[in-house]
Amino acid sequence: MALDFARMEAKWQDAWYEARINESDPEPGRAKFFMIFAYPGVTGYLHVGHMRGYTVSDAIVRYKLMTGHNVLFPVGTHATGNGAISFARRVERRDPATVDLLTSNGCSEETLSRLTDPVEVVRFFNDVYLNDYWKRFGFMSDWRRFTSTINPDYNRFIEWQMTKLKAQDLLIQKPYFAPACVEHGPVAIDASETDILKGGSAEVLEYTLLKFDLEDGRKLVAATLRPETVFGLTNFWVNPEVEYVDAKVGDETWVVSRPAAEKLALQMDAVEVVSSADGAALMGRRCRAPFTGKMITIFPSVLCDPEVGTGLVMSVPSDAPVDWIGLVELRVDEGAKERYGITEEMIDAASPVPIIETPGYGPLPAVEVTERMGIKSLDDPRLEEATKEVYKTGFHKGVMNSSCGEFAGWAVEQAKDAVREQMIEAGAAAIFYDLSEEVLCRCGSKVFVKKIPDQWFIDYANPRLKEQSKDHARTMRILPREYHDNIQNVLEWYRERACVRLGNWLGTRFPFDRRWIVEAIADSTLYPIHYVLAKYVNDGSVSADGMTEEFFDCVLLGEGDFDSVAEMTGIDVGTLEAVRAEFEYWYPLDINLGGKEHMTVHFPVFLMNHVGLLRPEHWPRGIIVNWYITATGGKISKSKGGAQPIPDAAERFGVDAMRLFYAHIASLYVDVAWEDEKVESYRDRIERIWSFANDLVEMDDGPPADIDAWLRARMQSRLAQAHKHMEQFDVRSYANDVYFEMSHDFRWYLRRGGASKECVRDALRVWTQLMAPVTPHLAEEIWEALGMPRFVSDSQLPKAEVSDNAELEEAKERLLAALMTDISEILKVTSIEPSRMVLMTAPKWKADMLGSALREGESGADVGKLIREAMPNLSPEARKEAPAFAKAVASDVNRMSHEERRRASARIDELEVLSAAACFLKEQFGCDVTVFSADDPKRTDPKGRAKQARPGRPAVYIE
RNA sequence: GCAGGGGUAGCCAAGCCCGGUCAACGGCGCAAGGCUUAGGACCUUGUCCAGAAGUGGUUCCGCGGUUCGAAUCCGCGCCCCUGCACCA
Repeated sequence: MALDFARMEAKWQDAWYEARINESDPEPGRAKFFMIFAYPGVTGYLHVGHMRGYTVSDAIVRYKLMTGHNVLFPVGTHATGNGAISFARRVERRDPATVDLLTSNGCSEETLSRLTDPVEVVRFFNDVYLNDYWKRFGFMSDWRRFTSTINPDYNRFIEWQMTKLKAQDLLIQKPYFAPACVEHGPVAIDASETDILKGGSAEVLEYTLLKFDLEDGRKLVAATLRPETVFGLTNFWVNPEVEYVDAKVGDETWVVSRPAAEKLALQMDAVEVVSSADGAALMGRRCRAPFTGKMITIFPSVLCDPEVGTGLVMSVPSDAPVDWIGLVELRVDEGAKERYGITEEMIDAASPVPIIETPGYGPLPAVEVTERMGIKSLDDPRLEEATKEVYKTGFHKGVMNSSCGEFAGWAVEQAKDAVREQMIEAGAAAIFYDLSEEVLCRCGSKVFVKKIPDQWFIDYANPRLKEQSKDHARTMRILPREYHDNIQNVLEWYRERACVRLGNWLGTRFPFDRRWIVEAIADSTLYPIHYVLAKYVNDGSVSADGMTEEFFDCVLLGEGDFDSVAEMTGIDVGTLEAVRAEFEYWYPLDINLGGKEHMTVHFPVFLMNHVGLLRPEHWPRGIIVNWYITATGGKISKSKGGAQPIPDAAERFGVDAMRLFYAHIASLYVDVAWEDEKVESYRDRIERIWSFANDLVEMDDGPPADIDAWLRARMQSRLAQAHKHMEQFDVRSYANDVYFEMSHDFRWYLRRGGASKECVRDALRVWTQLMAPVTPHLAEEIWEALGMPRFVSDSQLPKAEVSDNAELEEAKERLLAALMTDISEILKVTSIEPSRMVLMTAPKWKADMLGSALREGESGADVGKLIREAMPNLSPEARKEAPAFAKAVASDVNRMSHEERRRASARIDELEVLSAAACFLKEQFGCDVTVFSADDPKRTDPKGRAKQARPGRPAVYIE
């Protein structure tokens, strides 16, 4: 009977949502479980990788639902930012890839024409996520609570959040340096290049500008990343072929390249270009270095790029390979020397000065490295590599030497900041930000780093907030464990974070200055709350207009009285009471699950905003981080393609197969490559279970047997394990037991002659229930075949009842299985075709001795004592064996772990068990099987195997 | 730069926090047997090496250490990877 997955999925989803088992309202007194996954940003279609975390969330939620919890599992979308805007722009200009993407996903021309509006884009994808992804996967989500961050009610919520942050003194203003287009304001620089045409991998570099005094009072301004190397300055580099400018900066005149002057003007007040300055005219002149006051000479270098830094470079040949090779080349460049009046003496005076002791190098690492690599020319591409090598070791491991004044003996890393601070304080230096490579805005113009003088920040550096958050995080359920520990460091490292931005973005206007839009991370920190509110907004009982500060203060903080708030907001008292009660019921959030990209961004601010604004009893209780599903060649990427559309995959593999894949393929905390064959093999597994379950349902009833008790016992211990795994959110182990181990249990039962229909049905019912969290559609189908009413999805999983008797039943089958393994081993090694098999169970005195050794417990068994105890009652033959056996038992027992002791303690009558199983063994091995006790005089034992018998390990004789 | 993760048998991947149940879960692949007209599917068994008796040997990146005992703990080394820095 083949499974029609699509039909089965639709059938059950319709039925669940029709019966509204996915909806949840407060039930005072009943335990609740509130879980969300981090809502996705609206930037286009999602791919199969995204469904991993969502599916695991749903499995957890479904399990909670089946263990008595009132479950809240709402979903929404994060539309803040420019994702939808840039998508709409691509549609507008008929970008072929975008149009193709849409039409191949079944989007009509009419819809396409609507999607030039960003708000329509959000609306469109909200539907796609909801219907094609989450409902298509059968999630137990309360759809009435759907929300999106550009809804007016959500805007009110964020305004309130910002208001409260300000009231808590957690909003501060200070200057900020951000990449920006002159035309379009701030842009985001990221690898997916949503804002930009070019330069996604650029970084903002923090240069130190050092001012070198010329005799005429002007200042040559060099940009460096290594200000601490001022001690090793020997000369200055200026490009004679470049036009420089004199620029007035405050009351100083700086010489920099023209592009640098333009960039400086974006970052400093009152920068004014007054005249052009000729680079060539500076050659051979002298300038005074900042800090050390050393006089150095200006040399020509065509390597000074006017677009990089200030276009002027200071020279530290001891530690900068480029500077060293520059000097080497200059020395032999007669033309240049003559043209610019550079003398040998000048070059001699620029000899490298050792300043940093670098482990593994002599005093002049740059000289050493270039010589070792055989670099002789500035054209040598390996110069970059050489520079990296010297900088890396020098910066991280180097120590300033004795020529560095008060900094002698300092680690370079520390000296850098200290030297810079001192120079800035002395007016000899300034900070300058620049991009590491060219970045172009979508409009085509260049992006620069621009000073934003009045940027707003959320003050995550606030010590009280930080400490409270760290303390609370320690008490939270955070998985994986590594992140539970690491989040302490992340919180510690958190600083102020820009929380609003200028420019054309979707989002909430900043209540204290409407020009700004609340930034995308800052508006998604408290949002689990909004799912509670959204139910009332979506059903019309609360309108966005009514969501004033008083409203939120009232329902979320318990402030104000209902009557006056009702009057102010126009929301009736009953509704206000209900909203507050509902918030109090569901909050705090139990689990927030999200991808690993959230570890250093969303999760910390999610936590800190809760701690900063809400009462402690509402702080979140748990975080689960999921790693990614990757494409075989690397990351699945929307921009780079290769992403399999979710509905297509669902059609091809079946939703349950995908759900099982996500749940079982690996722990949540590793990346896993998506492979079609893997998913197919899970689909096969589902089909196999389906057909097996059908066989079980339809099997003929047979007589009761001993093995029935085993199957019942087995189900109970499986159930116990399953609960244990799920309580720890270990979905992978849970799935492993349910989908792989448990089918073996049923097979073993049948193989051992089990035939009780009632017993099988009881067990199958439990098995089906255990499948429901991960593969709910399959489970419902089996549930129905079992003739069970309603849904397995809202049935209650029984608690496990593991009795001592159940332990014994399991121990019996364990004995048999172990014995069969031993027999197989013997057969394999000896290649005997068995015709007769004699099994001899350990004599009673051995079992007694093991028992008494086990009773000694953790303290350890004593060989002498075991022997003394046993001797009086032993037969003469046994007396001969006893000492050796006692020794073996003592050493075995003393090495056993808890679990082993527990198992070994199960006292079963082996003779009886094996006698009852003789028939079965005969069938299995196709030979005659007889069973004796090892001390039975009637036994057949030509090879004298009997004395090998140990409890749990009967002696075997085969011929 | 800041903060982290990892290297396990042919492949994927558990185990590592809490050392002994570990030749190391499970899956895939492969092999043998069963079932079947045949093939597929399915079931059972096996899959580091040796072995005519249930055993022994050698393994969990490398080296060293702690321990009666280490895949698991500690140190050093080699190699690989991730997240973040107003994309979300």
